Amino acid sequence: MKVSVSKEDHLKAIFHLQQEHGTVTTNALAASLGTRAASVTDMLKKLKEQKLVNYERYKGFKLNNEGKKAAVQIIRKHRLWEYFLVKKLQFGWDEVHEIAEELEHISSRKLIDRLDAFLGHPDTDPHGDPIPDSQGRLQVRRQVSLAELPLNKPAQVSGIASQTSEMLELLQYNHIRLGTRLEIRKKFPFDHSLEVKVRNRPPVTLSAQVAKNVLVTDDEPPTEKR
Amino acid sequence: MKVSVSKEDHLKAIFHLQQEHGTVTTNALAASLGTRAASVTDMLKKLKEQKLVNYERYKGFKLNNEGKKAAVQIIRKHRLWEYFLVKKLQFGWDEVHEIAEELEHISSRKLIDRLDAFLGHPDTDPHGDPIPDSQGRLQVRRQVSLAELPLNKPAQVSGIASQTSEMLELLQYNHIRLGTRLEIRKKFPFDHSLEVKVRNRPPVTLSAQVAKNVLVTDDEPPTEKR
DNA sequence: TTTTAATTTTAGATTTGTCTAAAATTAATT
DNA sequence: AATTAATTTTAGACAAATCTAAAATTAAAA
Ligand SMILES: [Mn+2]
Ligand SMILES: [Mn+2]
Ligand SMILES: [Mn+2]
Ligand SMILES: [Mn+2]
Repeated sequence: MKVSVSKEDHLKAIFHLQQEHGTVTTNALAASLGTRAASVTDMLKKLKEQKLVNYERYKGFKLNNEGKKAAVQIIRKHRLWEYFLVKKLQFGWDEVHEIAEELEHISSRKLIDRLDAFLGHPDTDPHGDPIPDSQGRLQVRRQVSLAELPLNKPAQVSGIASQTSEMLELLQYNHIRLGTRLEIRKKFPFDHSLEVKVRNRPPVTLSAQVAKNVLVTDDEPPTEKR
Repeated sequence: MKVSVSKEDHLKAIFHLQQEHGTVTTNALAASLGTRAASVTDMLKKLKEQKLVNYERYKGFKLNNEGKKAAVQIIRKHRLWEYFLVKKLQFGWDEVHEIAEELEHISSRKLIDRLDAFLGHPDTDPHGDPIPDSQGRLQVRRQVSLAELPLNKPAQVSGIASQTSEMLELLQYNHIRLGTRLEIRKKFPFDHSLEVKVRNRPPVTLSAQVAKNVLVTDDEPPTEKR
């Protein structure tokens, strides 16, 4: 049986959801895909049949090893294409997601390995997310949300949790990009907003909602070559 | 109504067929797509509904202006991606067709215009076929089949009519590529095979079937920059 | 100009992916 | 523990793209 575009999108979404919550629920997956619970149930039966997912009705579900492998390959393609679009075709980091959502379904394995080599084996995508290598190994990151960063502790932006283009546009406007070095100057308990200082720039204020979605590491470059 | 992948493949195939025969027949299209006549009829009704094709039942059909415009855009994408695969990712010209068959359906207009610029606005693809420009203008070529080339007249390979990978592999083996300068040394009336001479190489013999599918121009580069 | 052959279309099925509404199950509250 | 609420699944429907087999139409041959 074939793994269609829709199945690939389901696998990828399950993978991301189970990263956070271990096991995934029908409603959560439907929400994440912009579809309905009934449709998710239908699809799960097919994915179970194909032995990509462990699923018992009413009990929630998660990818098995095969499913995880498949999902990681799709994520690899998504992120490599995003990198290509930004680095080679001059797209902004807030414009690439939709296009990669289509490109990730191109099937040729050789294509993606050649693309990887052409790009110099990058290890993070334009949003700071790690790119799985050709064996599907995905490096783990130790990063915290900016909301949890202690006052005056230098850190470096290494990822963005909520990657809507509205969010990315807001960050762009405030000159916060991947790799930006910053520290928190002040925390306002009233609304949990923060004043953040970037070198050579006037301080900017970020809402708690924004801060929660900016991920930082202890001032260390997020990209190290292999 | 949406233009699906399958509809795009139909439009493209109709375009190519009508180049040759003016009007297209149900069976011809089915053969060209590896599908059945009944399926073609079904699809034609949808394409007519969408006003992309002029179709009266039992009378044959052809693309109207809208349909032609759509088809040319798909061809543009197909050929630009082929160029990218060969020139940037080091694929052989006989390996790229299947992959481009998928890539041509990626929808972003901005992507394809950026890709075009990134590649330096090439005007022919790796098989010598012209790449439509961003306005959809497609240059016409004056080329003849190698089978019709007069004896001892220098010419240059500018296109391949039958682009199966078997054909491309055979040409590769005989050191015949796009742009190769050659002339015919001898014609064998018995089977219409030809002896062809390429500079600095021993002469090679080509069957009539191959010769018919190798297109040449009067020894003039096929690619001229705009 | 009949008759026969080829082509094209219709009728009716099937598969895939989706939906809504109703039923079944599980979870949360009195 | 009984009732209510939320979640999940099933039942039944629909659109898209395909198929086979039969009917309609057109073209070719006798
Ligand atoms: Mn996708
Ligand atoms: Mn990304
Ligand atoms: Mn295609
Ligand atoms: Mn080509």
